[in-house]
Order: sequence, then structure tokens, then C-alpha cells
Amino acid sequence: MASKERIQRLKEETRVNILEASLDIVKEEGWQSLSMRKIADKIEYTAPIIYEYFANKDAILNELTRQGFVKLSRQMEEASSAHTSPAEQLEAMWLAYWNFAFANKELYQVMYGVEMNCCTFENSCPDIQGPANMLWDKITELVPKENQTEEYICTKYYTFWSVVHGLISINMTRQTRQSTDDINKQVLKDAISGIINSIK
Amino acid sequence: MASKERIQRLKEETRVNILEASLDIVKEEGWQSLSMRKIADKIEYTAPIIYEYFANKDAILNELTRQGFVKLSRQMEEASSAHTSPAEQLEAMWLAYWNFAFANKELYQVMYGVEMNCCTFENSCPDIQGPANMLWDKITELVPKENQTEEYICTKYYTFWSVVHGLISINMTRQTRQSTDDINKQVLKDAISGIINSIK
DNA sequence: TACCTTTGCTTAACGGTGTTAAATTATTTA
DNA sequence: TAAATAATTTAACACCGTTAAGCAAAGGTA
Repeated sequence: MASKERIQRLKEETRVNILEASLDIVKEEGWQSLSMRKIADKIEYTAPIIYEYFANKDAILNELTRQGFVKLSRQMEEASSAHTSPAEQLEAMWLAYWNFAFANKELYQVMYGVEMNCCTFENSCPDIQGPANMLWDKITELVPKENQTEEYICTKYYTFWSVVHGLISINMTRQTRQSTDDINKQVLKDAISGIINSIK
Repeated sequence: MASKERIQRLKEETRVNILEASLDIVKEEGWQSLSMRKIADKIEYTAPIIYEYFANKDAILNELTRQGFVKLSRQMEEASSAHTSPAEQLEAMWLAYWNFAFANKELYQVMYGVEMNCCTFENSCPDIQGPANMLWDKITELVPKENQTEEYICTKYYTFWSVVHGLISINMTRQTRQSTDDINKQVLKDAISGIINSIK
């Protein structure tokens, strides 16, 4: 019977609907308030139905993560194919990575575990800016007076922080393999002295 | 009556106990499974008591975050004070930042919103390594054959990713100020071409 | 057509969460 | 000792993820 296929197609569809509804909710209210019951509401079913398509809530997040990586791969390949020299291709790929992260904020967050807990708290508490200020001031000390524009210092500060925080994030999200720790510390030291030397 | 002060001291103490218990639980079972009832269990009270010391669960996290930044500041200052030249001081401060992150993993996670969701999933799903492989291969292309050791390519790959992912994380956790977007993109491009040029 | 079986879906429930209000116990004060 | 206040617990609410039981419609079979 051909109705079997129609039903199969409908099932495919609600599977997609579940994923889309999830992403919609996250876009509207953030990862924290994504719940099975809200997803069910959005697809006009009750919660237990979802378990016929996904083993549990984590499985939904995992599938979204997977699709995120597939999408990212596609966009990076596309960016790369617009150039011929490897150097240009590599730069294009990283720019595509960057663009993907902001065009698909929610996906990137679940893919790389970037949370944003306490944005409001951050501005209301002076202690939090302590380390930032210390580093900012020290960088300012290093920059010759004639180049001490806020923009230049800001650029250097962000470059520093990106490298260090990025390396830390990578090492924290992946389980630490003892063997690569030395490499990471080497990357860190190289990067830091590299940036310091770039300050003029 | 001096008993007033003693009681005040006891209250101070359970406040500290709540924070310590929270951190203990997180160290043992992770942020996800930190609950008011578990904290209460650990300090040998019932859950509602906690609300006399903290407005809600978020307030506990915020206080831990604050204390994290205070501790980080102290350690960075200490590191800095061991040197005299600004360049050495700056490097020491970043190394202190690095060391803090791994010596106080849980604090760093709540301070900077670094989650580790799906470590197990990551290894079980090939799609996830797509982008990583693409970049790895492209970097390999750029490295002259005589320098194509795994360690060298790994170093470059991590350096790239650190910069880009770090910048993205920073821009995501802080609310995006439109004005600094240009600076960030400039940092990104500078960093990428800097690393590309450093490949030999 | 009548019966049985399968399917799709919902309701109800369990144990957990953060949080609040009421009740209870202990302590201090008059 | 009695009243007032403080400290703490119990009970409850609304939510969460998840599972088991129940029901109603559809399909197949005699």
C-alpha cells in the first residue's frame, strides 16, 4: 500500500518539526527554557510523542549539534571554493566559520558550549572588571604614547583574550588528553609573546 | 548583648557554608546537578533556609562568579609583582590567567560560561569532525613538506581556533555593542593573516 | 459485518527542580 | 511564667524529563 509511504513521510515531517520547533523556542527564549512540553505545544502534540522520534531531550540537542556541523562544513567548503591559493582559501574558511557563528548563534552555542549566564550581572558588579582593567592598563603601558588610541589598545586586548580564552575553552570542553597539554602551553606562550612583539 | 554578634557570626558562617557546599557539589557532580535541596542537605538544613542568605539560585552563582574574579585579580597581581618590565609583567599576568582557569575549573566555567555538553557525543559522531578536518588539511597544504610534523600542524590549528573561537565567545557572552563590531572583525582578520604568515 | 490487533495519541503518574506561604518549634523578652 | 519574636521545617505550587497505562481510531482477517 502506498499509504505506508505517506505515513512514513508524515513521520519524517514531524521529526523535522520537532527540531525546528526546538530551534524556534531557543531563538525566542534561550536554551535554558527549552522544554519537552514547550516543543510539544509548538508541534501541537503532547510531550510523550516526542519520545517516538528522539530517545530523550539530549538526543534532540545532539541532532541539532550534528546538523550545525554539517551546515558549517557546507559553508566553509563554499567559501573555500571561491579561491584558488591555499592561503586565501584558509582565510576564507575561517571567515565563513566566523560568519556562521553569528548567523547561527544558537547552533554555535550548542555546538561549542558557549553559554551566556549573567550578562546583566556583569555590568552591575565592579569586581568583574578587575582583571580586564589590569590587563588593559598593562597593555597601555606597553604601547608607545603616540599610538595610544583606545581602538588600538582595544584591538590588542581582544586579541590577547581571544587567544587565551579560546585555548582554555578548547581544553575544557574536550576531555584533557595529558599528551597534548605541552603543545597547548607552547601555543599559549608563542601566541602571547607573538602579540606582545606585535605591539608598536 | 554580645550574643547578637555571635549570632551574626554564625549567620556569616552558614553563608560561607552555602557557597562552599555549592562549589563542592559542582566539583563532584558538575554545574548541571547543583540544586537547592542538595546544598541544603550538605549544610544540614532544609532548602528554604538558603533563601534567607541568597535571593535565589542565580544569586549563589553570581556570588561565586564575583569571588572568582576577585581571586583571579589577586593571582594576576601577584604574578605581575614578580617582574619589573611591562612586557614580562603582561606575560606573567596571562600565564596566571591560564593557570587560574585550570586550577579553578568550575569557577572559570561559571565566570566565562564555558560548558561541556557532549564530550561523549563528540567522539561518536563523524559529522562533528568535518570542519576540523577541513581546516587541518588546508593548514597542512600551507606548511612546507619538510615541516609537516603532526605537532607543528596541531600547534597552528589550535592557535587559529583559539583566536577565532575566543573572539566569538567574547562577542557572544557580552551583549553585542554595535560600535565594537568593526574592531572585532579587524582583530579577526589581523589575527588570521598573522598566523598564516607565521606558517613556515 | 464482526472481531481482533495494531497504531497513534493522551492522560496520569513518578521523582525531581526552584520557590513561596503556612505551620511549628525554639529562643528571647517582659 | 506568659507573650513575642526568631529560626526552622513542612506543605504546597508550578514546572521539569520521562515512563506506563489507558483509550480511541484504523487496519486486517474470518
